[in-house]
Amino acid sequence: MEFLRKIEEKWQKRWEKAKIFEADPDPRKPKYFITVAYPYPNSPQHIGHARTYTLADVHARYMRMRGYNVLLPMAFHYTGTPVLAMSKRLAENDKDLINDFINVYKVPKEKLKEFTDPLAMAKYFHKEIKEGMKRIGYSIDWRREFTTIDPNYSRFIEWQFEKLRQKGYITRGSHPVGWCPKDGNPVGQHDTVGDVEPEIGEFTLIKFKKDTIVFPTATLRPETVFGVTNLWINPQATYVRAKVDNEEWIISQESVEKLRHQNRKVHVLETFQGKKLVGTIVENPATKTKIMVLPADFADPKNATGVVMSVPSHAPYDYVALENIKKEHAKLKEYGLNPEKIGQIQPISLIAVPGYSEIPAADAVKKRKITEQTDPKLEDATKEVYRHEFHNGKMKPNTGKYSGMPVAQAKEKVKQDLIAEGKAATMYELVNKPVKCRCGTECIVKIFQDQWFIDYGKQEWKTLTHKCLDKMEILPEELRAEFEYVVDWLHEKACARKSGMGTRLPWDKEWIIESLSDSTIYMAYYTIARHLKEHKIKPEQLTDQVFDYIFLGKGNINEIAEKANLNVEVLEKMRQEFLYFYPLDSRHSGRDLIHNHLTFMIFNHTAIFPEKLWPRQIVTNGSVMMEGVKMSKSFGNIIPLREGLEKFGADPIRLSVLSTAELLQDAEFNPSIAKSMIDKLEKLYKSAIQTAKIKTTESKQKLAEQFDAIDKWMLSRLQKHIIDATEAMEKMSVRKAIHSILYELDQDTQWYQKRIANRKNKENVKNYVLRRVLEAQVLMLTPVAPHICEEIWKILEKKGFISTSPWPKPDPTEMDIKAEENEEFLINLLEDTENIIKVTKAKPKKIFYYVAAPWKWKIYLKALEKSTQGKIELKELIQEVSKKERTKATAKFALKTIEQIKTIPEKRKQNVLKIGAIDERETIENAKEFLSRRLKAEIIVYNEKDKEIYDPKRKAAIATPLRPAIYIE
RNA sequence: GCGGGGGUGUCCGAGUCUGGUCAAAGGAGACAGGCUUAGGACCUGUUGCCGUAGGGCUGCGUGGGUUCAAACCCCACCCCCCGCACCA
Repeated sequence: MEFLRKIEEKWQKRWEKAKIFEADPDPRKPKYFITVAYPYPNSPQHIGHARTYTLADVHARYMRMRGYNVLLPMAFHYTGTPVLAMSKRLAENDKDLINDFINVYKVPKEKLKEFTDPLAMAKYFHKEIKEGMKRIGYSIDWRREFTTIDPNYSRFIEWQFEKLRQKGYITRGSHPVGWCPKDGNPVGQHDTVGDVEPEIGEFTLIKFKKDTIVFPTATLRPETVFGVTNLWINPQATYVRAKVDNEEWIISQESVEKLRHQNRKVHVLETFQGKKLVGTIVENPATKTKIMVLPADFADPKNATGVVMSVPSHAPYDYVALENIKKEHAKLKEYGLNPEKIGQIQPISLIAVPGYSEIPAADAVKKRKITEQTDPKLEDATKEVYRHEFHNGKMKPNTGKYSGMPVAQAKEKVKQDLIAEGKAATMYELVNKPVKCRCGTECIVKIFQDQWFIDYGKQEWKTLTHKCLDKMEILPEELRAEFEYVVDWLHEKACARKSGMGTRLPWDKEWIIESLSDSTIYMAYYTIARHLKEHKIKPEQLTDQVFDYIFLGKGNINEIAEKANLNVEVLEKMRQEFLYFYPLDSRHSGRDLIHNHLTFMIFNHTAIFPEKLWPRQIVTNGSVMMEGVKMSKSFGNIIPLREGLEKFGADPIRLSVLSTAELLQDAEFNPSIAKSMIDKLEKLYKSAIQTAKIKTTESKQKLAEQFDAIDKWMLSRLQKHIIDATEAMEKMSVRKAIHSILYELDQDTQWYQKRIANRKNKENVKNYVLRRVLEAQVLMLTPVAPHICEEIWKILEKKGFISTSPWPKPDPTEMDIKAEENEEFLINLLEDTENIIKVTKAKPKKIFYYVAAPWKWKIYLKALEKSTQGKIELKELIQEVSKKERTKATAKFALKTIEQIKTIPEKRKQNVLKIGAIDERETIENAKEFLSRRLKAEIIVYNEKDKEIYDPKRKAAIATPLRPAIYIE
């Protein structure tokens, strides 16, 4: 481990000194521009993050070896509120967070004090993350680094938003959000206790009336208004009579504040206990029927208005509550109600749903044996009834004009109609409540006024985005459908908030552009970032016209430069550098960003840039798991990257996060995987030292003359692995590539070593072959494990950095089907022999092989040839054999051959046909030493037609091509 | 619900696009043997069932179908995981 770390540090220093990852425009070379979503510096990076970044780096390194001028830059995303929130929690002495910072993130205690300043925290983690990226060996051009709160970057974002506004993609409106009434802030998942996402549902408030007094019943199923038998209120809870806008409403006390946050004017006139309402008669606005207000414990004053309509036929809660109350005569009397009259209330069925009775709620309740309205199983029953009714239910004749309509449709229609007629209103409520803000306050829903949006719902914009997507390469391709879906589904996205770090909206400075909106086209900024720094360009020099020129080629360069007080050459240089590196060739990120960032990126590029500068490829990958659980801050199972690097080293971590899973899947990381990678690399290193020791001076040609079949086989296999690995890398199937390069190639090499273990006099050939294999292997491993590969490269006395050496190309002249078929033949023969030995439990002294007679080969090859063309005629096959030779066995063999040939895959057939009959006897003779060593017996080979043949059990006759007969004694 | 991914041997996990060499790569675990003072280190072998000759049977979520041939193609169903936003 120690030695791995030394190697890593050594090469990182040398790369830096040689500046090999600094990419400047070079017209002689094709460019390749890769970016990866910049990190958010509110915590150190962990091994989970390392997967995405390592993949991007591997991609960059691979393309560099393929001869491209690769640019891989990096920046830091300071925008947003999480840093603020964390900083605040630290200031409030949040114990959990302090513990995380000290014990998990390893932040020195004295540093912690500074973190009450959010910017100091961001800077600290920025540095931390950057160090980690260097230590893991990413081939980043650091000259282009920036943060999203740099004034110059802000100017760029302002320019972008002006462009969006000019195109009409910015809109304004109202929008419900999760809200903490104490902090006065919107709350997202990371602001809540337990990191729960506040889910907002829209309730319909149906206005039941007593004279002019409104009982706004909150429901998610407005279509059931036709089956209401009574209303429910909670008798213990406090209700109010209040003026709401222009009406008088009866609502729970808790709902008053909520309605105010939803832009209603609420003036409380009277406060009382719920039981006072019991017995009130109200009118159903849809059916005009008169019904009574009844008490129910399950009616939650904290949910919406606290007034509920009762539909016992289709709502299990209502059904059970009604059944309960019917039996409680004493209680009813207490309220002054007539038990007999209440007992007569019957559920009104209004939805027909297959598989259920008139009263589906009763079915679901009885199935679960529920008797009390407080039974938690009611939740499940409600879901069941809802699911079936929503998808399969039809409205019954008693629903008037909705009769016959599917429930899914009627639900929306009834709601719209009631609202239009003034008989209903809406109210937002958290459907997964209670949701608590980190400050401890229960969250509510607020309608945010005059919110700014980017309108991703615009049809013509979607069309452009689809056009771009169609031309892009999506890796893995399986996720294209998901992108298509997201493009269609996106609509207005709130793009600014009132707190946090970032850029202010240029036309409305109260608002700060939020982080998913200021990170959509910044890849373009990388192309000019180094010039901005180098020439110390100030934000005021970066006028909209300057950006128009650089990115869009608009305007007169001299005028613009003069106006902005910029050097014309510098301006032109930026324009040229942008044009050189753009469009973006590949964008990397975790697949969780498909639903926002990645799709936003496509949208915004199509809005701002001309078609030829649209992004070309997106690569996404899954997460990293630790013992089957996603590695994530919220699960508390992270290994900070820098800690991991100390423990396992850079190359083993790079290898670990990329070798266990393909893009789409989640990768598993644990210390034992990392450990096995360390072992693997150490082995490679040791064998490299062995191989490097002996040098061959003979020419390749001279050596080739001495090749045995097995040498040719090894080199042929090498070509195959080069082809496989290259193909895999092209699709960023790094796992597959690693397997081919490291494991499968090693297996073949081991087999080769075994085969020639006792070969004499050809050490030079062996060394040559092994060296060839090693060189190719190390080259192909370089993108993934660059440090150890540089070291081995040096041991092999190669010139220059391996990081900038060319990726190996397969040599078609070394692909040797014959050698591979020969070897395949031997392996099968060995397997067959071993199988016989196993079954017979014999300890053989002698093993006899009888290879098939030439006439069998003739028939066999003819059959193969015919089978690739269509039907095989028995007659034709027999004619292959001269009349003299024909016997009963001829026909029998031909017949069997026809059957057997069917099961050979097409590709194999082609190969065998290409090389014709192989000399099986010679092949076995050549491998005799190996076979006998392996089988611990003497090997004797005959041709079945040999005159002098030892064949006591008459086995020879069953020999077929590629399958000699075997006799063991 | 909508959209996406997936269900393979004791376990993990390839193979599915391009049907046949698939009882199914590679690991892990287990067992046996070797090396060794010892080993959690390394090496060799075995690891669905049956079989004293290279074979047979069962088998890749479930049920059908196509085909000479299905883990792989088609249809239906069941189950698991992820996303559904204003938040990085």
